[in-house]
Amino acid sequence: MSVSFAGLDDRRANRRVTIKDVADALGLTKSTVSRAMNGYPDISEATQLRVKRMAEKMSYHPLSHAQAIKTGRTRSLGLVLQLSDHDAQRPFLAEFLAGLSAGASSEGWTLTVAASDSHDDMIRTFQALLRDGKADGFILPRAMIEDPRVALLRDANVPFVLFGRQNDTAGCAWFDVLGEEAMRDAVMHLASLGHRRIGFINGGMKYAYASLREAGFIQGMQDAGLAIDPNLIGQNAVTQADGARVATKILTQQKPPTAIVCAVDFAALGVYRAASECGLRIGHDLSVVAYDGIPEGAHAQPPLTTFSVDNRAAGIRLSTLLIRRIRGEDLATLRETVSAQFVDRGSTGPVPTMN
Amino acid sequence: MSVSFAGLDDRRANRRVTIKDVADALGLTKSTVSRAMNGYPDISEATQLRVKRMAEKMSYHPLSHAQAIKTGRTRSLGLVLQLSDHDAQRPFLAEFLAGLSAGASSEGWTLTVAASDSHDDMIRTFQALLRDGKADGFILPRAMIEDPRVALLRDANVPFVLFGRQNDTAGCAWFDVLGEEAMRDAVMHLASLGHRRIGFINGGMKYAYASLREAGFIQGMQDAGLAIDPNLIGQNAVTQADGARVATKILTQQKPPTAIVCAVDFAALGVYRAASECGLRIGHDLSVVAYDGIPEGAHAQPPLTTFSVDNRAAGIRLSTLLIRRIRGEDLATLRETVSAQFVDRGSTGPVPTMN
DNA sequence: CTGATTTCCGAAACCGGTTTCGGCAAGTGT
DNA sequence: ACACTTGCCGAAACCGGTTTCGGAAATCAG
Repeated sequence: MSVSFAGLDDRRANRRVTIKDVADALGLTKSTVSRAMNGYPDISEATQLRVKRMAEKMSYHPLSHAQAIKTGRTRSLGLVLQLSDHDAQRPFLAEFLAGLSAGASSEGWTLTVAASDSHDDMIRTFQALLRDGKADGFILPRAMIEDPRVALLRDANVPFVLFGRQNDTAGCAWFDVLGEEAMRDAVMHLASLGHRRIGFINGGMKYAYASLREAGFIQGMQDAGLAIDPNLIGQNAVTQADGARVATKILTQQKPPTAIVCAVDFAALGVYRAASECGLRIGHDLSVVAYDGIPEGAHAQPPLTTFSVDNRAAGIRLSTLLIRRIRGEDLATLRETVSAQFVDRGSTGPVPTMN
Repeated sequence: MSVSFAGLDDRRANRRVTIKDVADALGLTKSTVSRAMNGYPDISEATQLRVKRMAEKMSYHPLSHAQAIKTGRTRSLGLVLQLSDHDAQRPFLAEFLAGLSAGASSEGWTLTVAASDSHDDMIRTFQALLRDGKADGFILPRAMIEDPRVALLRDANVPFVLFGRQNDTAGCAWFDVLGEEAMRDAVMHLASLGHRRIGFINGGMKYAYASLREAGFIQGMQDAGLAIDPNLIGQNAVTQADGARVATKILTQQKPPTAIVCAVDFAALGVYRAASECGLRIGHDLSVVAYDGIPEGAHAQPPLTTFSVDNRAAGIRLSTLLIRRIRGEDLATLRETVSAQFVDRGSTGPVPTMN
């Protein structure tokens, strides 16, 4: 074993810099440094500044798990993906994660992701994450009408934020895009083109968004002074195949619609297929407006007119809201909604003339 | 303030059970419990069993961040997504994450995910994650020929595992699907159908997979005794648009091919479009074999013949390998490859007869 | 039966932070 | 000039684990 002189610095030089190092460099104690770093009021401004400068200079970064042992918080956001969910969410995943990560890391937080393949597995996953203190709060994508995640976390008194809105708002913070507004605007747009028989193909009815978008569609029909034909309304279409099936049913009615509003882009692509099989040209014989803004829509023939959602921005907002929620901010200030962006492409046109 | 009798248990009953609780319940010290839980050799088997039983009974789970303070390890795997990457990776993301999560959680580990939007941002992200001890090792999807992530982590002496293989194998563990084998088999399959002029559309050349698949294509052509025409080879096609562009170029040659092998499914969908514009029917006038197994391929007209990759399984293997790597297992045992699965659908057919 | 090893476990230090408590010095009121 | 605050910081306990060290009891060799 090598004998070092006075043991001044025999440990390897590149070991991590701790709070003790900062304290020593300033002739303070680590308690003072800790309080200065965390902005406690019983530290003079001068000292606080000195400490923060030195911390910066020495590039001191407290270990979140060392803090967690006392504070119980890891500075980590939890996200549990549900794969049983329809594929329609997958194209958004990368953007969404990018947003969450960006929002989190801008505040020095990280993202802990887990996947579950069944309802029970999902519950277990949440519980394991909580038990191990792996997340200080959760982002819940795709709010459901009856959401077991909300029940679980509310009971456990764990902060969370919804992507989507819920009826039972107690304890819920959220971010959402106003799908109902988009659906209403879609109808108004079609009505302004002369359409009077307008169909509606909704998404998964267990999700909160479906009720909202349906309400928006109905509202739009009323505002436009149009009658709603129940035969022109379909549900639970979240894939292209779903959309094609439902659309075929609607288009083969006695009095088919001249336009269809879809709650989900993928369903609209199914409408394209169904229309083609019925010999209808999209944008001429049949107008379509949808919602989501998937890339495939832009490349479809004709390009799909839709209401686009910025999932990256949503991720950023959600992580920011959750962090504020964890920090104890008031719920009322943690509820945000934005409008979807109308992207007018080629799948709509004036109502076809009878012949 | 309420005065409690003897202070026996005045704290709320549902506080987390700690190692001390287990120790007390057994009349042991926490050091003994710790060593028993971690399988140290200086604990009698009888005691170890007693401890583990009691831990189970009391549902004691050590806090990973409390352990980390001493061990430096959080039981967490890191994944840094690169969004500058082409979209072709996105459809796989959900499956891949599910696999990673499954593999990790089966060993009691978790997944920390971050996203980066530029090369510099990526480097910073890795460094921040390391500095904060947020990950004990990393999964590196899409191995690149010159991979800055490998350089970084190798220098920092941080465990990692590649999805893909690298030329510079020093310090690299990996899991990969044998793309070169698939490309060779694709050629052989087409040759057995009588095709002699076979084109090849490769993917992103900065990725390791592209060289391998190209080598596989060449090998296949040689094995089949076919000549390679450089005019029938294209590169860097990872999206449908790329594929269409490259395919158009190839199909408008003097002597166009009767079949095309694509390194990437998305490119193949572009070939569909280009072929349709050239008046060629896929599966009749032009055969196509691709690679990846994206869902869109199954729904294309005709359904795309391809080599399918199980990204969920890949995720499971990768997380398992990384955990073993972190535990110090020998590199030589941490290199796995599997074959892609041939899915023979409708995009191939016998070579068209001249007319 | 004795001395030397092992075997097994407890005591205590430690990891890197946070937080409680208390005390010194300066400021305030009279 | 004196008691009383107030502002600011150090000392030490604490969080929930891991690890070093040492010692008692059990085992072994002779």
